[in-house]
Amino acid sequence: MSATIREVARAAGVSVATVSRVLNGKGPVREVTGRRVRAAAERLRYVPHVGARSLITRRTHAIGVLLPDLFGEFFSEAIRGIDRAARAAGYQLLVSGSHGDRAQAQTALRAMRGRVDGLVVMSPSVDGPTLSANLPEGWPVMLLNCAVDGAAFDSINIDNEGGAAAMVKHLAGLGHRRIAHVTGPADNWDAKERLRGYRRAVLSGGGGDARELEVPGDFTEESGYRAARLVLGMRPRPTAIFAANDSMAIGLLCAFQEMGVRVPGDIAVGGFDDIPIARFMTPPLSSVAVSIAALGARAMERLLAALRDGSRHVPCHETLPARLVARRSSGSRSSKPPASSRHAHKRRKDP
Amino acid sequence: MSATIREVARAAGVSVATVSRVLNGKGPVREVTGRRVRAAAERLRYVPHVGARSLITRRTHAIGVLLPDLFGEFFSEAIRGIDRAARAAGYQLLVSGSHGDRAQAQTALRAMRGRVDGLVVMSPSVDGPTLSANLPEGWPVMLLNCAVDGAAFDSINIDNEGGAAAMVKHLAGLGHRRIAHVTGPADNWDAKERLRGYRRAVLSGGGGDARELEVPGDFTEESGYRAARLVLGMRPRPTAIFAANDSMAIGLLCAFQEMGVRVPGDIAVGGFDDIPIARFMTPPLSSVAVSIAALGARAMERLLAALRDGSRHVPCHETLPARLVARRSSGSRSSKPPASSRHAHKRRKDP
DNA sequence: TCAGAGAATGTAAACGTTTACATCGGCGAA
DNA sequence: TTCGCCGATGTAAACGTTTACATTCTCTGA
Repeated sequence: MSATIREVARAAGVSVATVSRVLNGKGPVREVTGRRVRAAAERLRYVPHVGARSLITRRTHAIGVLLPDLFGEFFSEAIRGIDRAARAAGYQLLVSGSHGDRAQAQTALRAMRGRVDGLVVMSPSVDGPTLSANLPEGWPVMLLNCAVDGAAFDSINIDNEGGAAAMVKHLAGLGHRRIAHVTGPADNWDAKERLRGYRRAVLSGGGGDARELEVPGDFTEESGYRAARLVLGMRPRPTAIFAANDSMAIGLLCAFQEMGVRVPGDIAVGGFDDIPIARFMTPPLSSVAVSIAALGARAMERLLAALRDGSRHVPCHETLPARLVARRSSGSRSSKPPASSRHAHKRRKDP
Repeated sequence: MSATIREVARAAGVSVATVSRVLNGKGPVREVTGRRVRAAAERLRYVPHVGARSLITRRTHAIGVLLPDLFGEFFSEAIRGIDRAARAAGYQLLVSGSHGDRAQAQTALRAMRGRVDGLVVMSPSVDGPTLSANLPEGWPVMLLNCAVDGAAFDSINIDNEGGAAAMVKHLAGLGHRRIAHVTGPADNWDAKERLRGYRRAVLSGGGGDARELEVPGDFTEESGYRAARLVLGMRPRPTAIFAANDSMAIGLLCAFQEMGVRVPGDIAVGGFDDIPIARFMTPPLSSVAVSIAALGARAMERLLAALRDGSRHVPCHETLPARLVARRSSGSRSSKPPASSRHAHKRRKDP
């Protein structure tokens, strides 16, 4: 099958130790010997056996990525960022998705043991204590958008609360006093944070307790579509809606369109995530932009840094800012879609 | 760090061979011995070192996944399907994305050597010969939506051509005689197949050579947005447009909306992919549905089957059907979006 | 010329498994 | 009783690396 280091050594007329030294760039070797070894390795298409190597070095040069049961733009963007950073550092990615429950996640975790040097975990529907109980102690771990408990693990997440508050304040600034909210899944961390941001902003705006303006959703377009009817039924009728993500906001837009309710004339709409199509909606959707890819890349970079620091590393927490993007659906005047083509230069969506 | 098989053996008062036999379910062991060993392993949280194991067995129980530089729904759905099938068979996924050019892909390929038992490759912008030159011979490989050359490798892809033809015929059936086409990237396999389907259907419909009705796009919403103006400038003006994917179709819808061109009244629009939001557009977008997740899952299943068959396996090619979904943008009457919620029960998009 | 330093290279012992083979009982048949 | 068989278990040799240590070679300075 594949050539071993021994065969390379024989072909180059040296010992295996020398081959190893040349290929790893360690220890002193004569220029000419190095050339001979490299030539032999090339000729035999030699690739070191990672298993044998990790047996000795206790390093696998791979990072495990645990993802929850989520789809769409978020998922792929996160992996993209993580992959970019990992590749730059010469690391490989062991990906495992679709962890609905604890048992599945635990199984996936076990399977990763010995295969990876560290872990990136994104699990927005698992609470902190449960998480830390299942995570291997002493392993470099980076938590992404998780409910974090204390300072046990490194973590990084998006300023969901701040972003949500910014959207609500934006709507309030346009004169809206009754702002409804379509929430995400009750057990989802991001959704909970966004809800908090909404409540905080409503309260600080003097809106009083606005629990009756909260409509349950589940992040799908359809739940947004359904929520539209509920909101319109409220008395007095809200003049604005903030949906916890863009998918639901799009559902809202669709429903309003069908019902003949004008946006933003009759009701203003805001979303969260700023997914690429947001600006192509009718009217263009106001949203809160977050760079998921950047989140993933940053997570990987920090994890690798922690790996290098070893035991000297101290876990810390980081929050990435979210940026308000005002478009017409909230009542702002906005330029034509392609003019603000933030994504255009880097997106290349396959069919 | 982690317990070794030797420690488990000592704890259970048996030899390492017995521990191995118990944990792998091979060879005869007494019921009571098995219990003792399993208890010890559990207590010590023993997990076999995969590297050491693969050194002997020459199996890694991992599959490499090579993905091109693509984003969005397609990417994540493909991984989701692949992951589901792999997990069911107890395999792990080594994912590597963003392979713009050959060199990158080759590097990624080398890094996978010895780490994986097989490979799933999706590389729509690489031609067949280039591909087979870089792929390791004798390795189980499954090609996904690639330009396939001969029967050297297993492959599986979507009926792009048939789906495109179906859409064009659908539009023709509604009375349209001048049907424009917004193409995908010139070097993209899917895009090329869809273009072929378009041309074939136009020709067979008696439309004659319609090259002047083809507008270049690149699968982004923005390119669709730009294409709208070009199409409207054609004389005589086309009465329908088929975009090579939904993103571009959405760009078209957006542009038409702004220009006051009614869809489907003034011009009919059709897309490809049936992405989840398609039905929530205004008007709901007619498209061609393909199950990317199913494609991925099927690929993985076939790869694992090939792995089991070993040398007895003969490569074969498979094509997955594409289904026309007629909605209002093409002039069909359609039910309200949520009524046809094919995705609703399984989608749970995270922020 | 030679001692000795230090560079270049070789030798062999790990690393943690699996597995072919050896060993050891116990049991039924001769 | 003894032989042979078979089920249960132990022993040790791989697998392909890295690396501590040993060895050899090549200078330099006295």
